[in-house]
Amino acid sequence: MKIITWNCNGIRARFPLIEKLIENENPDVIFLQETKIEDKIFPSKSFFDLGYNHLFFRGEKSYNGVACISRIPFDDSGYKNWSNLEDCRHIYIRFNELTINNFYVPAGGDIPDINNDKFKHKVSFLLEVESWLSKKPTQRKEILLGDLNIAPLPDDVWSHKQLLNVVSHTPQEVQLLDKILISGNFTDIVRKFYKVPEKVFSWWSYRSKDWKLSNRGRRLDHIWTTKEIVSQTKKVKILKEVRGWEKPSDHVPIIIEID
DNA sequence: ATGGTAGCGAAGCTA
Repeated sequence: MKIITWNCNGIRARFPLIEKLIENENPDVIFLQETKIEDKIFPSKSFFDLGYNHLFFRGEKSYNGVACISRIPFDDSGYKNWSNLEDCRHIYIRFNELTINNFYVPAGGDIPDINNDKFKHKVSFLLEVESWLSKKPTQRKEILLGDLNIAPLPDDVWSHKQLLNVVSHTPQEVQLLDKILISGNFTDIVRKFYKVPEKVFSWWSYRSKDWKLSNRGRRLDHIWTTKEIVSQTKKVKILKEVRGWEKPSDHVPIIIEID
């Protein structure tokens, strides 16, 4: 089973690249974040035409939004609201005994201070996810993936020192993410395939003249699996080259193949 | 310290 996660930053603006990604990789399931589209105008037919007949999505006008695009029928689907907001940052899908959660964690604004409402939202969101995961049984087949908007390791950013006080890499956020990983009994499967101290990024800002040359990236996008799935994982690949495609997202897709 | 770019939707917010 080949699964892709991608913050596409606008499903309409990115549709040609989604088609190209499908053509190149032929995935079974695609999880998207930042679809930026209301449910009533979601391009379902376009995906049916590509052979993906099983869709589940939750979006709002202009912001946020997550989707699951699948060739394989799923047995259950749903979502949760976080921080008492209906801002479409989570869905889950279940294939038989395997549950997959697709998250779009709030970015957190520019100032890493609890008096900043956006940062406060990010922290409260993460605390709620942690509490939710801690109630799940330890042994289970589950994947958590998506844009978590945190680069936890020093080698997940271009400069650990220069980003220590930058939202996405502050010790406070990293601690919260670690807690969530442990509470959910997850493994950071991407780092099993891209070992420290290799620098690994999944996002490069639009605001640089040459993203590749300056290479000031961060690993904001993640795939976590429970222990039960670690040994079944055959391959993980970050599609860095997609950042260089025409009219790219600022994030790149990540692939996981499980047996 | 500042400003750089992109999507959505039609000005300004969010990232």
